[in-house]
Amino acid sequence: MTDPGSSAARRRPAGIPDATVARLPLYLRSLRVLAEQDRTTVSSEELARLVGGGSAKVRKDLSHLGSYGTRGVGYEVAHLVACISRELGLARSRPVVLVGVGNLGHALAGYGGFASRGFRIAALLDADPDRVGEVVGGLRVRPVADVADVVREQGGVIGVIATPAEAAQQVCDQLVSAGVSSVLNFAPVVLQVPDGVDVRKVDLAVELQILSFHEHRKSPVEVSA
Amino acid sequence: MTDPGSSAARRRPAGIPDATVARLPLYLRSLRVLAEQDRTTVSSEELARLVGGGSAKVRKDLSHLGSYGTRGVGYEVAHLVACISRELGLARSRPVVLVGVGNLGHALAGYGGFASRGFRIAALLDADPDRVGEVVGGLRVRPVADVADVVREQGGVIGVIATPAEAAQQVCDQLVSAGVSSVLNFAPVVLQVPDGVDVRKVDLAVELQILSFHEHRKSPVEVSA
DNA sequence: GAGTGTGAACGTCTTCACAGCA
DNA sequence: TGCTGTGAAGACGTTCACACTC
Repeated sequence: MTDPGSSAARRRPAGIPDATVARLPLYLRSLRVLAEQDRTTVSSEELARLVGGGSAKVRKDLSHLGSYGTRGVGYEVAHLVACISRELGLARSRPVVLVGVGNLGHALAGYGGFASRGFRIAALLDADPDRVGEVVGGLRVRPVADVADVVREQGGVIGVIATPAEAAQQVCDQLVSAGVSSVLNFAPVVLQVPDGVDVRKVDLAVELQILSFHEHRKSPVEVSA
Repeated sequence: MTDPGSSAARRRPAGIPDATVARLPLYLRSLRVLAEQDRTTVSSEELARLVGGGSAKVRKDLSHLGSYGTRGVGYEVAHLVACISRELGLARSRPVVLVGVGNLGHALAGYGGFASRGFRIAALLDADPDRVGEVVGGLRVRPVADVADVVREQGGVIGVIATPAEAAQQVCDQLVSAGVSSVLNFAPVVLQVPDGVDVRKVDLAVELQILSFHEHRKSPVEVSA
């Protein structure tokens, strides 16, 4: 993704594989649950069961963070939580701008899971002038152009696009030129972005279609005559 | 995922790789757009640009469906649409039961993208008796137990779980014992299911955390003193 | 000439197996 | 003895390069 040889950090071993990065949030989630239950240590075996996977995978994943386990015992829960949070850049809660307060946007704005998992909605934006001024979840909806202010005031902003497909690319362009370099896209289009900008996409219909494929395999339906 | 040696189909070459299956919906989306523009053929090159990827990957993916391209010309749009739709089990629109009509559930129930992409909400369910009877998006909310009826009446139902984390596993168990074998889970927990049941998960906070990791890498924030 | 279909090379991720430490 | 950390092997996915067809 990014070239591993970039300086930037010292203690950081170099590059954590993408596949591992994608699992760190899952570990974090399970570790938080364990911490609430006052558990102080976990074995790779148990963590594997909690997130669904093999214990070797867990150990290899965690080894990328440095050697934090104790042989014969396991990993210290509290330490791992801190360590993964830091690696994910969640030591301080991270600002998110949400664009598009339609159906899905409302749901996202009201989703409690963000705050508790390291994020803070810094602004609600919409491209439709009619929606600007509306109050959703305690925040006043602002025009998309305001993203520049938010980026200036707070650093490292993540943009979330929950607009209709038609508006998504234009909104994305505005976010990018305001300095946003990480985007989560819910609109069913492939966004075009310059190098250095990360885009992740979530498409509900695509997920269903993948499931449909497997379901179809199980019972190929009557081919009929 | 499933063993490739299972009989079931004849014309089907055997097993389509998971990575390819995950991209078929993207091709389908772009092809539909092309079809609306009355385009009759596409090259792998162009399709690759539309979905973001290499042309060789596109060709290899499509080759798993059989050899439907014409050398020197490209692929016939209409044919590919039909072919991919069939492969995804979307020849007829597929029934979906949505469990949990909270914040997110409402948004999903009102999401127009389902109908237009091969799915039909067959029932709205909720574990909370207070919510049962409520009308959302023209559908009356029913108790979770009703899933058994839906499965009996319609085949190949996909379950969507949009409940709070605490309720998700229990709801999932109910779906599975009613005969649902494909589940899309929005709750932030790892669901435990028997063999033969497919689960896909979408966790908004996890996606943000992955982005946060990369954002963090770009500007590791002041480590301060 | 233009563009597909595909073996072969390459890189990435996963799994295994075991050495090494508490 | 129990569990981590890690080389080595294996599975999977992507990219390359080119033969082949229209």
